[in-house]
Amino acid sequence: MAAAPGGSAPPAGPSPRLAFSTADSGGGMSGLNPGPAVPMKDHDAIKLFVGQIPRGLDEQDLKPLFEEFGRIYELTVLKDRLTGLHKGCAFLTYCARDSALKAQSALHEQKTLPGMNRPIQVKPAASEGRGEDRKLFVGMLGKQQGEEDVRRLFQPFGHIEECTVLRSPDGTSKGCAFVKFGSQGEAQAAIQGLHGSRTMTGASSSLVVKLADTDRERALRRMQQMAGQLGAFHPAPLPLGACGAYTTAILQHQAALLAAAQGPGLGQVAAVAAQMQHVAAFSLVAAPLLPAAANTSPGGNGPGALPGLPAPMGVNGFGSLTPQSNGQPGSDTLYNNGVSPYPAQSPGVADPLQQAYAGIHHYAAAYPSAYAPASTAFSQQPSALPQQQREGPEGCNLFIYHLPQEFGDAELIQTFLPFGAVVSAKVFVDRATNQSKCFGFVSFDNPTSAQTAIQAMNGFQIGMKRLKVQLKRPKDANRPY
DNA sequence: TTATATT
Repeated sequence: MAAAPGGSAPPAGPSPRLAFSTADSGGGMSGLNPGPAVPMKDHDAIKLFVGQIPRGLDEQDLKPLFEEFGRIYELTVLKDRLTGLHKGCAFLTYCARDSALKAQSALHEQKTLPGMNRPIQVKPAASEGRGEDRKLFVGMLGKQQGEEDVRRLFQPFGHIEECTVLRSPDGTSKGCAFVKFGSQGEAQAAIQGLHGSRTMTGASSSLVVKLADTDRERALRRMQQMAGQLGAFHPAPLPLGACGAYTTAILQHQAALLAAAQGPGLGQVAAVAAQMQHVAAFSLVAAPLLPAAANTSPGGNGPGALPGLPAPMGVNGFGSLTPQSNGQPGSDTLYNNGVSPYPAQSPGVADPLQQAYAGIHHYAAAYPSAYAPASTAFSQQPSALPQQQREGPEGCNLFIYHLPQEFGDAELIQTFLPFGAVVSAKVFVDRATNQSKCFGFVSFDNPTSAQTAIQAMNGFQIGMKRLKVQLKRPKDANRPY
């Protein structure tokens, strides 16, 4: 419940910055008792990330819980930029650093808010930069500048925890230093404010302010992360190809199903579409070997049917998932089958991959019903459906297990698109490793599509595994003990 | 093996 409108003012003292509070920057008390309109925060305050918040709770609801630990400087529930949908988490900054520490130790994983099945998270936000992301390397200092000079320079940007000028054994400055701030934000501010901003006396070029990590360390770490994400010890092309193959197999399977379920005409159309899909997927790996792959499309579109490539979707360029991509009339942000007719222009496209794209689009434009077998041709389209990743109505949400490791959201969407309008599709990813957990959720806008998808895809074999596709377990039925 | 999200 939000606070009753027009009723009680917040407790005495300045209002914290709540995202929902009405704009009242002046304090609004006509000069009497002019406490600070905006509370002050410690220079080394910690921004906290708060997770596992029930989506029904806004800032006003949350405030009492957190005020126990000190005055709140700012509290913001995260919302989807487009839809305003509550994302189930928030940022919280106390005026005092100590309040944050107390709140973290008292609340983090210590209690579960109503309706949640995991305990609340209260911990420094990712932006607070654990470790070295708040430590700066400073170069191009003057040789005569000591720690005090450097501190004076950086002090305006925040709380300096460490400041060390690098020196030769004889004590002379090497013209560089390390400066560690209390937070990553402060460090970033210093970079913004100081890097290149001036040339110190005796230095040969302008001041250098950057994160202390060397580029090499940074690159190394990034590569390790990427290797982890790919779940492989070999370079990228192989997983990409494998992923395309999976999608292709599934689409062919779907084509067969459609062929069986529908009249011969449409079935054939779907089968051909899957065939072309295969071409497109394969082209990503072996494009140069495939001359004029797309010329099987009806109407024989010559080169030039396609403007520049649409942004490739997933691994195989099937459809356009970009909301309102070309300002097409009637385009919407629901994931439908996404086959929009691209206007012809820009002649001279000869690349096989592009032709494959062109073929699919062209073909799909000619036979839209073949690509929208289950839903979009029939269900009315809400005019401005926001792109959200949330549950659909009861009976519309699927749990999918045994996904291939390579499957991402895009592949999941594509796999389930033929069965209806996909409201959301999410592959679960391990936070630490960014690896897929091989399960995910797909939500349709109607139960029939969901049932169709279960019928078609449950038990579908991929490699050694079979997909499990079933309705998502209702929220209340999953309490362990 | 059933929604863990980072302005």
